[in-house]
Amino acid sequence: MIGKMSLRYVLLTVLMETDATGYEITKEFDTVLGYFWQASHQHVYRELKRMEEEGLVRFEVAPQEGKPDRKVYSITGSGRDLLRAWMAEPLSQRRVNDELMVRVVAAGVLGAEGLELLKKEMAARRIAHEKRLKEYLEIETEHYSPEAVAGMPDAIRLVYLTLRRGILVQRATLDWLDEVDATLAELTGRVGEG
Amino acid sequence: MIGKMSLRYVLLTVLMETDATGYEITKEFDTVLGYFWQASHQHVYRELKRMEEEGLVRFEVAPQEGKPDRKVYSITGSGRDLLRAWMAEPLSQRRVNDELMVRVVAAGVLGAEGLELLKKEMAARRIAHEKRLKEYLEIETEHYSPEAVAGMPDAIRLVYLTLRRGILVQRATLDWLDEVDATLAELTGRVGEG
DNA sequence: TATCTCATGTAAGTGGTTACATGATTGC
DNA sequence: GCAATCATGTAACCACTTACATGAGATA
Repeated sequence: MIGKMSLRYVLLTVLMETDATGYEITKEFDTVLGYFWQASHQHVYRELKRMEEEGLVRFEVAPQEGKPDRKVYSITGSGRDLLRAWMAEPLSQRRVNDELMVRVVAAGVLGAEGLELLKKEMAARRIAHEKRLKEYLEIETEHYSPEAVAGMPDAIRLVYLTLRRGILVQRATLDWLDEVDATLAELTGRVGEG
Repeated sequence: MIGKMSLRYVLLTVLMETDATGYEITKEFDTVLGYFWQASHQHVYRELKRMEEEGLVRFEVAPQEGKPDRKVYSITGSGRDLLRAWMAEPLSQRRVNDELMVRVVAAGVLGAEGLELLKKEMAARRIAHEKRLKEYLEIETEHYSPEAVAGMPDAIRLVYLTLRRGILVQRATLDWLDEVDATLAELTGRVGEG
């Protein structure tokens, strides 16, 4: 049986490429992995520990002076097998629960006051999404020019696709925010007219 | 303190509009609420029970013949207060963990075999997203023609925005799938060339 | 006869977060 | 002197899912 515990497949994927400590992997969630995955260091450590108990990974302790020992993890044969087996399984596509949409609907049932609060939230969102889109686009122009992409190894080209996903999602969200603004302008403007 | 337990704000929002049983609300997750929220009946029942204990909602038992009694819930003053307070709080925007992206990256580290498996998954995805987009567009043409929308109450117009969100997200996903297909065609085609 | 709908619930588990803890080293 | 970085971990909690259970009535 292949469960859903998705973090473990992230970790296996990382360890396919290179050995690493929990700490190092956690750092990656701030950069490359961060386009599509978040995990706290506690979660990473616990999952690595479990995976070690199940024989999917092993570690070697690398002592350091003045710092805690590092546990350098590497993937085992059965870890590789599990990752391949998971790749062959169809993904269950569950829909995401979107808090922002709850707020949109809630604004509707709360009247004028709700609409004003929604406006504020949406303005904050716009700034955040514009910022993130800008970041992604900067990474794209810096590291993924068409010429550079053409000569890249397969693995990196696929990582680039996850960045592209981020870009398209951010753009779609900003387009949607335009529609929200238009609707809110109409609904709240109407009040002023009367 | 206002926690994250988001389901409770969904439930409060629904109960602002109308009294309802847990069963009825669960059904709504298959339709309108389903554009952006999923919840099992167990989860709904448990949350309603907690909320009742906290005084956010109350219920009246409506006996029926041949069927179990219905518990008809309604929102209380303090439930309304909580919803308003939540509306005024900024939403924490955590990023979503996307299993599909894990698979894209994993395909890269697994070589040719991984690319083939990814192709299959992506084909399945395309079908699913096309189907969902079609559903959404049908709902739009049926219930939200421009003329109809213009005369709708605010609450419904905001619900419409959540449908629009669904449409834009599905379209963005399909655009991204086009990019994925192009890349995969190039990477796997290359093998045949050599 | 079997499955579906109505309508409620319990129990166990999973995936993930938050708070707390340790302890040396580096930089403001 | 204070915070940040390196590097690990425990404990408690939260949100949510899956499996199981009940029991009548309607539909295939």
